[in-house]
Amino acid sequence: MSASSEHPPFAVTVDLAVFTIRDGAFSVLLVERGAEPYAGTWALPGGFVQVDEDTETAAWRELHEETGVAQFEGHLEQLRTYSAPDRDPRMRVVSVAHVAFAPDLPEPSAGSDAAEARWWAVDDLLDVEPGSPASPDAPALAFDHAEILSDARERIRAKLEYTTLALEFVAEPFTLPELRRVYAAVWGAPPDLGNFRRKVLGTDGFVVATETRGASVAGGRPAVLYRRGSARAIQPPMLRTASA
Amino acid sequence: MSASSEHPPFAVTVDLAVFTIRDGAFSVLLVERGAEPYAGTWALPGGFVQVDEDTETAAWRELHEETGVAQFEGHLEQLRTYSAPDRDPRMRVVSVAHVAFAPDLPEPSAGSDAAEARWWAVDDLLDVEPGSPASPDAPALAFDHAEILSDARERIRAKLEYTTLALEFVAEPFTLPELRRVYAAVWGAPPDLGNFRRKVLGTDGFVVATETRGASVAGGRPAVLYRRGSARAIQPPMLRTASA
DNA sequence: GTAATAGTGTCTTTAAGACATTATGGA
DNA sequence: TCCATAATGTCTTAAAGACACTATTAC
Repeated sequence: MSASSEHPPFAVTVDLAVFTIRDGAFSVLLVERGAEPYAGTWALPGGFVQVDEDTETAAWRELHEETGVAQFEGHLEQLRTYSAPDRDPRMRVVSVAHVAFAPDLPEPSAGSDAAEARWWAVDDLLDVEPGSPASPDAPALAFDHAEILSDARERIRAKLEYTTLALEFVAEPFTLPELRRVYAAVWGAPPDLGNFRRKVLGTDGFVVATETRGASVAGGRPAVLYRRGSARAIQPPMLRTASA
Repeated sequence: MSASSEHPPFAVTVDLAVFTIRDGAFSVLLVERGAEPYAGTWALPGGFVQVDEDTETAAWRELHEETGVAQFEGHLEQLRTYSAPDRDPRMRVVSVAHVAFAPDLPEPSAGSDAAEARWWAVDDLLDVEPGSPASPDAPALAFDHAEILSDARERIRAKLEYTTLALEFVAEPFTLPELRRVYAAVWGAPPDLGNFRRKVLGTDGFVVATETRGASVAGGRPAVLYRRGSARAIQPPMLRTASA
């Protein structure tokens, strides 16, 4: 980092791709913008970083302000930084995007600048494969948020392979079919039943069995309940199944 | 991204971890700082982002200014953003770190603010495993650059597994033993000879054989010369060998 | 009983690990 | 001939793919 020359002032923001599984659908939280630019269009929640916080702290704060989620209930990590000079018509803004997950977030309430906030199925916003922008009837997102959302989805799809991150999408206690539905929702197709169980139960510390079983679903056999294990990595990884 | 409240001004910088293989050692380019803070200590090259460029453009520009490397000769990608409020005592700075590789960079010349610039073996700066800061006689790096360098090394170690990025460290044409030494230098131990050849030659588009052979090394058998293939991914990945 | 969901078992195939062996050049 | 490096071959083992099958509940 050299110390000479001009250093023009930037605004630094955080943008958040907050994911959950709602009714079996991989879903993301969007806010409808109430102010220009992009008033009336949907965007990722976010806001300005304050002088005394790092971006992760700012992301947690914004997440709490917009959804009421407290810090300890989920997982949040940096995605990457978006810095195209014209990405915000108002001023020179660099945005540090973050990804967050939680098993069952409360219905969001619209924040100060958001006209509305709600969950969207990611499949209604993006094409199944990255690259192609979106389905014909998908709403266009504000700023470069479609790109951020696509990058965020790819990050999560990849991380389900080699980490136990899927656990962040289920509330304890949970069943293996529930956990498998997380993979199905994120990947677009469920992993093979038997192979999935073999992999999860064969990875030390992925899940911990309890003595109890859940309630019967639709007259089926009740499933054993599990809690999250302490393992973070899956090695070798659980390979992604091709989406339907 | 909400539009209310204050948006304090930030300086945005890029920091660069530029890697190459020098005499078989995985090496990184450092500059000795000529100005306060941290005058006289070694740091990653970098500088301020200008208003009309994104961070990747700024990183290429700084790389060129500090080393004379032109844009097309290597690979550069964003690593992550470092934003601790006290990371620079002068002002509020957010730094977007990048990683770059090249097969054979020219001897660097000291830039405007750098007293000196030279290549360092990464093993002389960091411990073999991340976490522990460094060897006892390793020079302390300026700012949070030890953390950035550690993250950058881990990114590269991981990417050698599932991408053909190792090709960026060799000049064409190259031999398979040369390519294998890249893996040895970055991972700390060479992959098994036979298994390495099986994997590289069995991955479509990793390398393309030529009709020619290189010169004999130390009286040994001359090796077949190859060129880079078009494949970007290695699937399934080439798994990392434990470092000696 | 049937339908629905949960769970187990097994055969095949892929690919990596761990070597031993052979090939080809120069001094 | 000997040494050094390059290249190939093979046996074993780990683990995923692709199923078929059994178990337990509600009705």
